[in-house]
Amino acid sequence: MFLSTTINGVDAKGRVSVPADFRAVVRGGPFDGIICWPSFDGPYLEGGGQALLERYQALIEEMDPYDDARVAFERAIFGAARPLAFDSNGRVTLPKEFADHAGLDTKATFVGLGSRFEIWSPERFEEHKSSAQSFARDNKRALKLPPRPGGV
Amino acid sequence: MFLSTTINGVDAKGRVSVPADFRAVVRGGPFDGIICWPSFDGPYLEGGGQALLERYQALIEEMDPYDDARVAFERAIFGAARPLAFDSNGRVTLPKEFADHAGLDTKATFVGLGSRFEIWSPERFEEHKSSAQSFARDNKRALKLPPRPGGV
DNA sequence: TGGGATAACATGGGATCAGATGGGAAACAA
DNA sequence: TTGTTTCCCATCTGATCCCATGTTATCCCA
Repeated sequence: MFLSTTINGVDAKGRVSVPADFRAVVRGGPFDGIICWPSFDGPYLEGGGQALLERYQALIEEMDPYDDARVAFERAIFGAARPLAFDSNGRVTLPKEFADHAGLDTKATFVGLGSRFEIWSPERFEEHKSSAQSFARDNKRALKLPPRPGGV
Repeated sequence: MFLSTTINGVDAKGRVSVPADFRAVVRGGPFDGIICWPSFDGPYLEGGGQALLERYQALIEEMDPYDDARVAFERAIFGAARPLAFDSNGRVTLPKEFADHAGLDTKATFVGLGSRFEIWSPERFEEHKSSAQSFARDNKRALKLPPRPGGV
């Protein structure tokens, strides 16, 4: 599971270290790296392992072949996604379009979201974080844990 | 089940012993440690075993992928959560942001809550405890036993 | 029931290792 | 050739591991 938030540096070559915990999640998969695309929902990147893309593919294939939404999702996700391979130190090189879309300059914030993650510019993420927290606080009742006898 | 309240010391490296009873709860699980995150609801940490996070993940994955509430919860919980592994003596190292959020300096109060637990600064917990007790007294009728098939 | 022995737990410090980062050389494309 | 990309090595910092020690709770036996 992708967890926690990490800020890593982006060097002059556009390289950024993927947090070691994130690398551990995709380790052993078919592709030694991550798959990223610019979010169509905001100025950040989305990413995950190859398994994530395969799950999205399964979701999309349940839609009608010429459903407008299907075509839009296909273009926005599969059309925009690129595999980013790890170098021997666990870094990836961000394509310039990706860095531009997310406003990544010298620092990048990796945000783990369970089955996937996001990459933000640290400044932009700070702005969004507080609103996400207050939204979560106001809506916490929507997240009900079913009681399990015995706990844990 | 996480039970009872324990105060343990936090050393100069930010390490704190997890109460032995709490360690026994997560022993045998997939990850030898606990998973904690700063509560979005107050100046304390929430935590549990990996099983707890997986229950949250299952809940969240029932929501649509780009539902605003889903993304807010993902960022507030998974984005903030970190796995804290036990060292050979059953201690974990608190990340600095965590200690800051909860105001943990030299002592930490572990509060067992059944399926999860909280970590407080002892002073803040004392203040909170009295108000929590009066809140519980005022709302005691909200604690309902679910009907159990077959009676008892 | 009291006291001593023993084991479990909590704590402190030092050494070692992994991760993040910067720079340069080699391979490749224009 | 020139610029770009990929690969590899060096370094630094911080986290993790390991050993030593004190303290408390538990157990056993007198």
